[in-house]
Amino acid sequence: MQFKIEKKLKNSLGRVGVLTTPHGDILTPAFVAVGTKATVKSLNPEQVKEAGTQVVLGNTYHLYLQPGDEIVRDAGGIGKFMNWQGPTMTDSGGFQVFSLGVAYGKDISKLLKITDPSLLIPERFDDSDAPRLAKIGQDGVSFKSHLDGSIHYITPEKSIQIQHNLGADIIFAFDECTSPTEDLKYQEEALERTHRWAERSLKEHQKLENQKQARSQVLGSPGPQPRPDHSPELVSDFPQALFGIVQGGRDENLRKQSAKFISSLDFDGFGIGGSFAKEDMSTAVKWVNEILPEEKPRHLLGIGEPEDLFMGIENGVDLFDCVAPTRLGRNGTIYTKKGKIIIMNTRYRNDFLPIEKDCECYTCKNYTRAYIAHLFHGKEMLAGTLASTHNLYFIVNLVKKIRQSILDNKFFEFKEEFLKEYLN
RNA sequence: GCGUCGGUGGUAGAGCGGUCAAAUACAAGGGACUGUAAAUCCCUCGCCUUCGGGCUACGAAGGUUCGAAUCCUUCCCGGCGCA
Repeated sequence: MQFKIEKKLKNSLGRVGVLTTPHGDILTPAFVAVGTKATVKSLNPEQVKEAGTQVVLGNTYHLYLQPGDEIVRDAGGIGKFMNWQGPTMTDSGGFQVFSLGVAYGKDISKLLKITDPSLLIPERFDDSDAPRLAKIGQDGVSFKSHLDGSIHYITPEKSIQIQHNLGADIIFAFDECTSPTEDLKYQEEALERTHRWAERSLKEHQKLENQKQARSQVLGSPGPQPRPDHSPELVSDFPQALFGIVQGGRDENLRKQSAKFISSLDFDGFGIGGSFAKEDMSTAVKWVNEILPEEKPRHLLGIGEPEDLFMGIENGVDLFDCVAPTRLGRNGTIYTKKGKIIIMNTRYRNDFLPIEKDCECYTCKNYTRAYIAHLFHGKEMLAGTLASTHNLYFIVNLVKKIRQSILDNKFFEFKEEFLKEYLN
């Protein structure tokens, strides 16, 4: 993997670049489509590509449970398995430490709506007996499968091994995504853990990369090779890049400490993870990116509302991923330049205009709001597909436009113009 | 015509003397969703309200009762059976 910065945004951390992977280039900043279980929900790869997507992100925990990382390996890696020909990434399962852990069964999301920390404290009350599917252990996390209840212990080494089997171009260190409701003391402990896990992830990755190299010297050039032991199947032997993950919650010291520590390790790039109140996000990203080495790519994990994309890019983020376009799409919320709309609302039932008249996505070129509203009311499968198609196109292309605006020296004008209309 | 069963909120359908403005589901209206436990979840859903409550309601009209969607009488409407 190679990263080249083409242009920098004046008086800020922002930049435009090209990230070269074994499966193609990613023009950054870029929005990564989330395809947790080796599928971008409700879309086929052609639709994902037509939306302008350059790279897809799968999930270690989910693919390990189903269908199993060895199946994906034998299929030739996640890209081949799901018929996505471009670059791929996998998340490490660190997010599931959060979503299946403290957040399980609760109304806690990755982002917090309130800024007042005193309001957070009740959440920390004795919840040790609260049901959760992820529990942090000595040197890893035990997960109780949400599919069949079976117990699985994931260590940093295990996560990396799984990700090597999944074979994405870019993989992530195993981390602990903490809850935004955790107090400082807990954030410190968790950060210490994430740092130890980062070292172990890196070590395991280097070991496996070395083995891979040795293997490809025997077999010839890198790429899918026949497996001597599973004869007709293929193994992905492309070199993989490992990104370390910066955590630290909303605390400045912890964030900076984490950025320093993680950047001291030999990662190929970085993820910025964890939780913040929305208002704190830009400062947290800035603290971190001022410290991370400029020449390596940075991925802001799980972030993706339009206003966040501008913020992230301005503060030096190169990659974003977010479930929002597809989840909102499936649930009937659709992005427009004037803000999000809920397509099931009464007023769209007889609205025979496209979602956006000047949108070039497949949905807008071919269908009306009334039709999409009808599909949602009728619980038709196509509803989620058409809405996700538009949403993914909207977000992916917003990032593309932001990239272009930097190249054209018009970033700040574009940002102001867009957000003024979008946020009303 | 006789017999019989039934008529409950937008719909289906519980309730069968008080705790019933009436279960539940659907429909309807609104909302949420940021490294996917999610084609999911939450709220509202007779009328009025100073959110304490007030008013009108279970085909219609009478009646019994402290009290009726629930019991009785008649009428209207529908299903089924027999003529």
